Amino acid sequence: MTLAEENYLKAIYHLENQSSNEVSTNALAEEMQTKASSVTDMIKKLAEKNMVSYIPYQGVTLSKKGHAHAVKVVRKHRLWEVFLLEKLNFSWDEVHDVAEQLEHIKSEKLTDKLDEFLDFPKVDPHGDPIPDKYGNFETIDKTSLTDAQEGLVYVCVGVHDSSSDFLKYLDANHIGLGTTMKIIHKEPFDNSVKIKFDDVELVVSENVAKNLFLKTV
Amino acid sequence: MTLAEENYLKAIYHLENQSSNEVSTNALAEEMQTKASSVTDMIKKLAEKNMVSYIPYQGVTLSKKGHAHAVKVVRKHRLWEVFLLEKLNFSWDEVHDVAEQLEHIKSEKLTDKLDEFLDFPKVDPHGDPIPDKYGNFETIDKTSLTDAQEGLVYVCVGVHDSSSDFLKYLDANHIGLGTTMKIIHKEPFDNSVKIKFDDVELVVSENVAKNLFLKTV
DNA sequence: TTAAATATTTAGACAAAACTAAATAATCTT
DNA sequence: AAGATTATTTAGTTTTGTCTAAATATTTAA
Ligand SMILES: [Mn+2]
Ligand SMILES: [Mn+2]
Ligand SMILES: [Mn+2]
Ligand SMILES: [Mn+2]
Repeated sequence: MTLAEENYLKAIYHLENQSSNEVSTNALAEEMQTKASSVTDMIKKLAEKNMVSYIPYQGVTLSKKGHAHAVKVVRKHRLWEVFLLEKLNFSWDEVHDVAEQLEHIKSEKLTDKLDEFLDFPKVDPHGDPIPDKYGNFETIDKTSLTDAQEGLVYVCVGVHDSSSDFLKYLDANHIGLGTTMKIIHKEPFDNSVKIKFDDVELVVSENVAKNLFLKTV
Repeated sequence: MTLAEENYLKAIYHLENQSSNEVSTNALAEEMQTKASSVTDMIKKLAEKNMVSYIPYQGVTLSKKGHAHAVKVVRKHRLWEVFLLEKLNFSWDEVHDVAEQLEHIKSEKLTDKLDEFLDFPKVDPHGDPIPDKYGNFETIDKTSLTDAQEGLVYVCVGVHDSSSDFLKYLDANHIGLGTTMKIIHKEPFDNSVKIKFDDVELVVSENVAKNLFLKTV
């Protein structure tokens, strides 16, 4: 599997998780920041290698083999993110880009030793689950802040968008994994949400609310 | 700089260190395990980018820029080797191949944080010096075992060949960095050398002797 | 249920990095 | 100094992954 192929597998994996339908050529082009024609080319190649099943005009789905490979890449990505944060003192908004490179290093021994060195972490710095060496992981149950209920108390367990911009916004507002917050008010007009934590109130936009994952406490 | 370009720079760097003349196309082809014509193509590209200076039929030399870049790649390679050995418990014959991949990860912050995490090591697992973030390193003065003098006592400070086969041979014979040995006899017939360490005598071939670096103690 | 809009695929090109085979330059031999 | 040998470069392909433009299929809407 080349770097390009692995990136496609990972993108298909993420899109399948988001909607459970077949992944369309255009959705994949959008995710990969490339052109639809390039996607068609690559899909054919992946189908040739039995990593995906593909019917022209009907989108693509990962095969068992492709799924397993995608999970391995995701595992590496998230382990490296933990390494960068815990061992090298990167902040959670800096880890993703470097992990994008490190996830393609080919050495099962390296991956498994790294896992052990990090004490077999279960989640990455953004709250996403880390598959073990067999590809198994616990699904973390979480609700988006947009779906949270007024008056209840939640703890932040993850983020949907792990872009540097969003994470820096959260840092600036002192929100992070583990932050406990009460839902004060959900404004129907613009879907903004007023939350309270550490004795301060904060109104966040719908866009922010959509990207924050919570768990009832 | 692409991965391929970086590998060429590194190869030129190593060859320059070995002979101080310009690097010939064939020597580079041999080092890179590729064809001379491919080398010519790449050399032109590197010259275009001002990483080397190149006169057709006269070989190639690194420019200041090319040299600096090569040193950065070497720094990363050796830091990762230390990481794999010290933190992930790889053995010294396993680190090189993985470091060949890791050396191309692009993040100055990663490199410098890794350096700090490892406590600014001065040498890698094979006794080679590790450049600091400014590209400076101490040259370790060392003699090959073939040039050692009968009757004197030396300590092993490095290996020339860091192939897995050679390192495993050394492991099997309990020779490693820091091993102190006395030169018992140099056999002129086949240039083999009898050494003594840990109260045992061992005869090593010329091929082995050439690849062991020593320092007088 | 046709027409328009949208999505997808095909065709043809290109850049990177490799290769083989052929041409040419440099060096060694006598 | 000419001829032979060796080293290097050039020319022409190949593979991978991308692109634009054109063709075709699908979906939406009148
Ligand atoms: Mn990430
Ligand atoms: Mn993450
Ligand atoms: Mn090495
Ligand atoms: Mn080394």
